[in-house]
Amino acid sequence: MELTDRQKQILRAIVDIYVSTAEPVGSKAIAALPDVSCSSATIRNEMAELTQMGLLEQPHTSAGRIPSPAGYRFYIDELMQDYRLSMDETKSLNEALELKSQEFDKMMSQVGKLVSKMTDLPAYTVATRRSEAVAKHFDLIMAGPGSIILVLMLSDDQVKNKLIKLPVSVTEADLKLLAAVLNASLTDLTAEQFNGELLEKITRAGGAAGTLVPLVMDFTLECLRQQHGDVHLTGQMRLLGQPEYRDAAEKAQEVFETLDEDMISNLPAVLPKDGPVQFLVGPENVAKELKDTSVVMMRFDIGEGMQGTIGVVGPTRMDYAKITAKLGYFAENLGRMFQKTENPAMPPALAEGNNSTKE
Amino acid sequence: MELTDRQKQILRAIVDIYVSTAEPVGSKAIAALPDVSCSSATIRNEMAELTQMGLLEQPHTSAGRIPSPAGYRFYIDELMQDYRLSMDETKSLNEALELKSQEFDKMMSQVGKLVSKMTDLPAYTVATRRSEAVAKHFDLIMAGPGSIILVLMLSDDQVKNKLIKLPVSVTEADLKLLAAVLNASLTDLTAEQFNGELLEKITRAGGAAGTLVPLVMDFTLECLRQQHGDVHLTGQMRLLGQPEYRDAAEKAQEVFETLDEDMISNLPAVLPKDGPVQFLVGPENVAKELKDTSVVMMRFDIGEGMQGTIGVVGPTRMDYAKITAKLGYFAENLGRMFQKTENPAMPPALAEGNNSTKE
DNA sequence: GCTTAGCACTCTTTCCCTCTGAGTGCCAAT
DNA sequence: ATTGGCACTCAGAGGGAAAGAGTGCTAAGC
Repeated sequence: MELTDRQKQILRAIVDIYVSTAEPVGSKAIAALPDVSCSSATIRNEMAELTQMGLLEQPHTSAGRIPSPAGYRFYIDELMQDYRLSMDETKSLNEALELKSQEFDKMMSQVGKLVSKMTDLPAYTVATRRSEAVAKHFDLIMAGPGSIILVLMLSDDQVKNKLIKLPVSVTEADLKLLAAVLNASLTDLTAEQFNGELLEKITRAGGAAGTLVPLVMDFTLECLRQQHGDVHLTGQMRLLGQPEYRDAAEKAQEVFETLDEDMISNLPAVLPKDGPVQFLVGPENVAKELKDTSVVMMRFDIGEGMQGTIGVVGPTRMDYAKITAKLGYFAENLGRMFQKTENPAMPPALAEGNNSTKE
Repeated sequence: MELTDRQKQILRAIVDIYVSTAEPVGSKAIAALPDVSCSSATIRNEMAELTQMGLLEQPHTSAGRIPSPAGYRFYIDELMQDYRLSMDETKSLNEALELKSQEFDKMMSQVGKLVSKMTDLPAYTVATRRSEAVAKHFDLIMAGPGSIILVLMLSDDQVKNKLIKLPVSVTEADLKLLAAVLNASLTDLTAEQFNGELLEKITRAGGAAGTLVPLVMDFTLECLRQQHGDVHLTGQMRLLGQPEYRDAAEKAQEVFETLDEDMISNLPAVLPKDGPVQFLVGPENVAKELKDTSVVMMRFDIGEGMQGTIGVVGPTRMDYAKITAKLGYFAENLGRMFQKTENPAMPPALAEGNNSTKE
């Protein structure tokens, strides 16, 4: 696909204008731009050619042009200019980043809410495991008569817990013994290394609390096998703020019937290329219900073999540049927060400019 | 408010029909019902009177009648008949109740999703603390150089954890000592009993890991003070399936801008009466944005000083009887699952009829 | 006295028609 | 290659008119 400079300029202008107005762009509007020095007739000719090439579309004969999916893709890959966040935007992003929660899962969910709010679009977050996990520590805590809480720490710093209720009663000492056995024999093993033999061995060594072993091992295995953390999807309703969905509630509903949490965790599989920022433009999505929907996603690092993804869902007509800039800002600062901080609730990178003190 | 039997019958019929059709109900439609034996003219007279009494409304002169909020309230309080779940419904509820997750928080969120799916309306769940919580057990686990995971078990069987990163390095032994000190001095204390003196005492006793103490105490305090668990709100988009929101995306959006998670946890404060099932009908809600929105909520027991609430959000024109029946079924079985079960993933009440084996 | 049939009236909804205006595509001129 | 000009197209807005549903009232009936 080879475009002249002028064609590129026109395509870029059309995308930019259409993204902000949601109305087809006519040749006159382009010709009127300050840095365009040819007449609307010329623009019309160029537009006709761009349409020929499949980069533009015409909703109907007497309307202006809108970018086709291929047009967006070209724009993203080659024309998009870095969007500079304004001071105001940076400021509100900074304020938003003052995460309150301290538990990992809640933090991820909070991040999703923030991103959604800041972009005014639906957003999601997921944590994904980069490398194989192993158990790092087991703990068994007496919670009541016949109730035990199993706490499991994984190598990726996640902590999982499960309440186990038993018909037989066990003593604190029993639990302590079993915990020791578990810590000695089940830590640092990958899911593949679990087997029946191991189960038997531990049950034998586990003493009075041996009945617990199968439950513990099942749970551990389940945790180890979990590739993706929970998907936190929020702000679905914000999609309705977009003109293309304003009067098409049905379509909006369909989008999220299709794009459920399962689908979201499988999105990475259909990505066209690799890199920290990813764009899925309209029909590049697998499902036909998403043909008018785009997803921008960005990865960020969370320490210890984990990786976070923030995604924003919107109409294909989306301000890719702005969204990317905002996501980038989040990703950068979150990465910093998760990795180098003593107290994750206060990103050092932001500590200075951040004087908004609620509560 | 005194109604004749016939008036009650008519009001009930209007609510029932309107709930299922979402169209104003005319006198003819009522007269055509099998168990109504008077003419449409009589119905018209009665309807005029019910309108006079404020139980019915007329969207415009030449339309049928719809129930007013007062009409719904009367219906709920006096006319509503128990809805018997059909075999099919029971079956799909049973299948749905096969909860997969085993962690408390995830379970609650999953329950919300199920309820939303089963009612085809937005739903939420919250866990609320019934009595004051105390810490029951502390655990400090080494997660890496300078990284420590604090695991805190509360008297209500919740397990909270926090990743703490420290600039100074501590040894396993240091942590063990500190954990012992924490368990000896901070357990069984209510939030009120925390104070600076205590902090100092523990810090002194905490040895090398003493720097951790303020962080630990802050976190503990935060956990103890948390009255409500997370609100899990899902299925918002399903509101769009309702005719009253189908072409009023803006209204739907407003609903969930108003009814956010904060608002939801405060709902119990505005309830008109007490009991396990609660109805908030349209304008009984505090916010004017919710004047056409109703909430049905039901409480259920979760062991150990905790109480769960499931809520369903819908238009004022809502099948209160059916929703109540479904929520009741959930509440009953969840209560059973949470309390009497060995393995919360399998409610014994359902174990028999439940042969749908996925995975 | 309650009930009912009949009828005029009201008001929304739907359909169709026209008109307007934006924008195109092409042609001839520069 | 670019531009001004012009005929053409088509979606969307506006405006009745007609249809249809349902009411309220009145007068007759049981």
